Amino acid sequence: MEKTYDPKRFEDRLYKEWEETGCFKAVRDDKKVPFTIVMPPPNITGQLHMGHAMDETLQDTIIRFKRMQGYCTLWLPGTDHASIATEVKIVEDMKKEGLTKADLGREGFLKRAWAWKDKYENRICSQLKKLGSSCDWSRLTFTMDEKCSKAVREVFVNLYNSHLIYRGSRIINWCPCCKTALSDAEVEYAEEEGNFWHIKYFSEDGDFALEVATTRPETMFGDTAVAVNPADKRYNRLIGKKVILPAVGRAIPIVGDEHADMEFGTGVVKITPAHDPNDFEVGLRHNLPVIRVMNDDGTMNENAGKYAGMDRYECRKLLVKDLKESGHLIKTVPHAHNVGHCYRCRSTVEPIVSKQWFVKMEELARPAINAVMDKKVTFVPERFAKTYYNWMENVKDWCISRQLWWGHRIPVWYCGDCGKEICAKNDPEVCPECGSANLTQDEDVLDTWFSSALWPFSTLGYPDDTSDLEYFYPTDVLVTGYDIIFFWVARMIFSGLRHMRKVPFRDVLMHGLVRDEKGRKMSKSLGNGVDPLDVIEKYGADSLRFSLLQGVAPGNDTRYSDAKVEACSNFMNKIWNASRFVITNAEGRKVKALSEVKLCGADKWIISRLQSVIRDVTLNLNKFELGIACQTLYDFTWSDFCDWYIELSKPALYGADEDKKDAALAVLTFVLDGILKLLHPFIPFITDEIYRSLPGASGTIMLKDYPRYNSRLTFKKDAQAFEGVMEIIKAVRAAKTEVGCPPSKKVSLFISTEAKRLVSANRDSIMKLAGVKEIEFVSCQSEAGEKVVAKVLAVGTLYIPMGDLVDTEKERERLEGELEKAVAEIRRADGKLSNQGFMSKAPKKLVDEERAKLEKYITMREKILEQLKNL
RNA sequence: GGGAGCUUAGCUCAGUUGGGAGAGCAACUGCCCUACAAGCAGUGGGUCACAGGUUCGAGCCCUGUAGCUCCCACCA
Repeated sequence: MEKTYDPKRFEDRLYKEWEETGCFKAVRDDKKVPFTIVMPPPNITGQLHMGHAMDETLQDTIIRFKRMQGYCTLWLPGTDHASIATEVKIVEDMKKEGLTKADLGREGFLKRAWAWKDKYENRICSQLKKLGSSCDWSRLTFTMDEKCSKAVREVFVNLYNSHLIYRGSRIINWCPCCKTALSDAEVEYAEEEGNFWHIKYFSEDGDFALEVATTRPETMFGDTAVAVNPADKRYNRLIGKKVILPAVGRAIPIVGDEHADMEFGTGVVKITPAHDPNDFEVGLRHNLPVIRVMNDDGTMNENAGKYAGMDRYECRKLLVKDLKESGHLIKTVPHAHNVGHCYRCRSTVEPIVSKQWFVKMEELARPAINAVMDKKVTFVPERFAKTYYNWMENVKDWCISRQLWWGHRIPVWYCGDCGKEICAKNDPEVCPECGSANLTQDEDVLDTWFSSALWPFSTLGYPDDTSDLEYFYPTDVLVTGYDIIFFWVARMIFSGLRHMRKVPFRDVLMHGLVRDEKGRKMSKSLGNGVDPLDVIEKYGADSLRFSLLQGVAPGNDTRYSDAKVEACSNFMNKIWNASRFVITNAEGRKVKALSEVKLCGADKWIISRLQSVIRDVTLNLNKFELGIACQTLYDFTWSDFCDWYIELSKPALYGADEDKKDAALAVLTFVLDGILKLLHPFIPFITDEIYRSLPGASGTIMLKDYPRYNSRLTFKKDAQAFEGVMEIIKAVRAAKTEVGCPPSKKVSLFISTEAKRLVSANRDSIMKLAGVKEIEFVSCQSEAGEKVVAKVLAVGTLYIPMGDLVDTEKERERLEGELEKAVAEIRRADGKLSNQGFMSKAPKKLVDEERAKLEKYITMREKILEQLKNL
């Protein structure tokens, strides 16, 4: 083994080997139980960020764990075409060359988009490999691959034929920058400072005027009524009369509608059915005309009269000025309100009436809600089920058409001759109605999430009845961030239920955002993003992975910090060096099996500890508590194995007794083997690299069995007894520090104890670890001589002669402190034991433990008192 | 308006069905002892936001309060 830990020397090499030898490949094996994860496909908009790194690391850890446990594991990778997001990026990119979509035309644009896809898909895959992701690359899927497109068509046509997809004019969210419709989920609201403009609408006959307050005066060209609440005594007598729309001169009716809130604004609201969702509803109720006043690019159309052609905000400015001059503007009141923004380009969206395709949600939502209620799908942590219900229960129809080019084109054709609308899985050549060949396909593409919703089964071969689909579906766990529950998780659930008749996955493991060290979201605009590749370059993939997993709790945000990665890197170094210690000591010797050697107390202690670690880690991994599993392994490896057991093994290793040497080596190797296997899912590279040098090991660690808890290897009594030895060692070390004696200075140790056999059996360990030159048994202090530090322990009392270093006054103070502690413990235990409630209701085990403690501290108190007398 | 989360050591955070408060980093002291100074040994440091309640027992369960964060809805 190399002397220093240098991940660069082996990470790429190992990955290549895993890949080339087919370690990641999933092949149906009916003798095994399948375990499937489909990777949330990263968008091909760019490269992976820290959030992806966390997402992939969680999945890789789970899949590696399951693979070692003997499941037939499939982790299916892929990338997402990310329709609007990618199109925005490509357009931006084109802009640099002075090109627009119109310049390239649809075909030219798509050609460019596919080239873009190749470039970024490659980049993403190589990043995933750098991270160590053990996904089956032979199944790499892109959401616009042939098979996904086939699934999309199948689903679209089936839903269309079931009347669950329809086309209609509705209010949708329009992004004037991307020039496309958006779904409700794609709009993000943010509070903005705006104004309330109070405008006078005079009555037709001029005998009254209504004061209307609006935040978007430019939409008034589309007003087709003003509404007041029918219960509003100020205005209800005016219902049915007409007012003249300022700046337009058109007469519009006053209608009575509950939508008008008497408490809000002036109580009079202008109704613009074409540009406001609520107004649209009001319009339907009162049969009002719908007048669009804006073009697709956010400029005003011909209905805006002299303002036609102006940008919406320019129009607003000028219109307000004009209204002021004409005396219609009463006042301008600052007003903060929520404004919707396009989630991709941040432009302010306009609610606009437009003819679009929709998925009818009601019928699809019900079974999806039930599936979660019936625990067919479980959210981890559970609280996210609430978020899911809340959305599902109030979900509106899903606008799925996008006026973009990059995506799945809507499989609907229109006959130029008879007007027939044809929805088909295969491109039709002639109109089935009139036989005309004059067909044109719908220009729009589908919402990118339409294909993502099918991901768990489109990747496995749907709509064909493939063997994969039968074996690997439903998948087992979906790992993703809580921010896409609506976009994706919910839609996969109802899609899986509808098209496969089965839920797409059993568990949904949610994770949070990876924030920067100050707790801010990582973002381009803030410039606080950290590139995972840079971190890997500096510290290695294992350190990054471990730092992302350490301390994560399902659903919680985490913070990334260099300091954390560095701490993890230290851990890697620790593992490296501990392994090097074991392996170098084993060189040239045949390492025996545990069953062939005689185990001492320390051996039994560490082996027992390993068993409990195996149990805890397995339990927590199964519960998706990866952070806890990590911590357990970290503590065991560093504290128990390195700080204690390796040190304890040294007297045997460096001694002359060959049997002891054999035993120590056997245990060191056994425990290290366990540690490496337990840690492999978290930190795959270093564990495999070391494993190959481990005596008796061959091949890659990733295909070995995950350690199993073995009750025959828990030596409860011996292990517990050995902790007494550790107590002694700690006490001697502490005693030295207390009096200012350097740790390396050897001292004599006198012990008054009942456990003479235990001490004798571990004499070498105590001498080595505590820095002791001789150990003698005594029955009282006088036998240990003058100027001693006394340590009263449960196993016995230690006397350590320290000569002039002993300050009697300090020693008294210290002992008095310890007395105080003992007394407090006695009081505590006694209090519990004399509590009727506790005695009758607490579990017996606990009561027994308290009794034992009471006894122990009483003994200690006596001994401390005796010691104080001796001073 | 509705919902969720958070509040634990100086900092960042764990704390897995209620049973003596933990880690990393930082601080202090002493150590290069043949795996590791990217290290070792030792030490200090917390009214677990606040107030009630349930319980023999609460960081954990319930109610309320405060502060912070997020999500959803959206009043023109």
